[in-house]
Amino acid sequence: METIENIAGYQNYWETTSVLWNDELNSWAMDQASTQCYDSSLLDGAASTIASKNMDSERKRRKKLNDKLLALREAVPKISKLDKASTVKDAIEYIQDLQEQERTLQAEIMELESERLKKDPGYDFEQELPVLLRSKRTRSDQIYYPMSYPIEVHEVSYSFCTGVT
Amino acid sequence: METIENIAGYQNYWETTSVLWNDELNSWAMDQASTQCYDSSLLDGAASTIASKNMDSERKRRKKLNDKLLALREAVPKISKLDKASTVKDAIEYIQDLQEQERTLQAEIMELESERLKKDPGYDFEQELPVLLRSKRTRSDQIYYPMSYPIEVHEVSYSFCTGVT
DNA sequence: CTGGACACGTGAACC
DNA sequence: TGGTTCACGTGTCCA
Repeated sequence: METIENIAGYQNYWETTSVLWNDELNSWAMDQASTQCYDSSLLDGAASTIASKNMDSERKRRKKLNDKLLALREAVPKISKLDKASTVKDAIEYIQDLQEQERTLQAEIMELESERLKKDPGYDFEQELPVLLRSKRTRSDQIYYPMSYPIEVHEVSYSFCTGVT
Repeated sequence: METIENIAGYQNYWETTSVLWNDELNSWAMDQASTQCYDSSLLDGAASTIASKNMDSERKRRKKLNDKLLALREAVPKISKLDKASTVKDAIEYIQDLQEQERTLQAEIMELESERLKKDPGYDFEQELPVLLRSKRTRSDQIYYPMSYPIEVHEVSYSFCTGVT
């Protein structure tokens, strides 16, 4: 009523068909809302450019977060509700579940390995073991950063991210 | 200019001191923004109630998603940036990393166990094994729901939400 | 019809 | 300084 009539006509909800609009066919907001109502018309050109810039940036940011949230949802099995907050909540529970299970599996591996070494002490295990036991020390979830200094970790994280992916 | 001057004066950014305002001391928005500018004053009482109701619900929803996102950030050990989208992105990478590591560990466990059984076939492994091998079949990430029926899970999620907060 | 969830534009703050 | 991120209020839609 007081602002411009931004009836974008967003057809369904947050996600139409739930996995199908990841990065393609995002033409609904760009066609309906921007080029018809805004985009340097019916506004004086001095402040319209910065407003349009801010608007476009905000639109991009919103879409990026929604895409990430959607990708998170498809990375997590067993989603309780198709909500944003529920998606994050289920992801948290799933992460904690995976962490606990990993601790369990590692304890079990250590148990099995120690038992095997105890039973057969002179065995040549370096030949047969598939290198997985040494590589699990360098995993990212075993480091547990102290989480108190948000500085100077950018370089480490960046090198790790590019090293893994 | 066209809306009411909602200068809430939010002191820093999305999160002040990053873990300290989980559910306590959220009095900044409730004191500054709501009770001074809105809350059934300087508006005609007919539409102000529904607007205030919608506003309050939206505020609650926003805070809930932010809390979940913050909890997700503290569940993920390595955060690249203190962004919302980056938080979700790092969570996705961490989840995929954990899933891959879990497959690796399970393969290794199967390898060790089959080797142990092959080497000592008549061993009483039911006594010594610490029950972990049977319980890993019933984990939640091994079930892989078909992800097609979003019904009849409302009660479960709701009772969990009220139990947590 | 009411409550909940969402996208939107906008001003402000940070870097 | 400009770009980026954020919270906010509002209108709309749907169960």
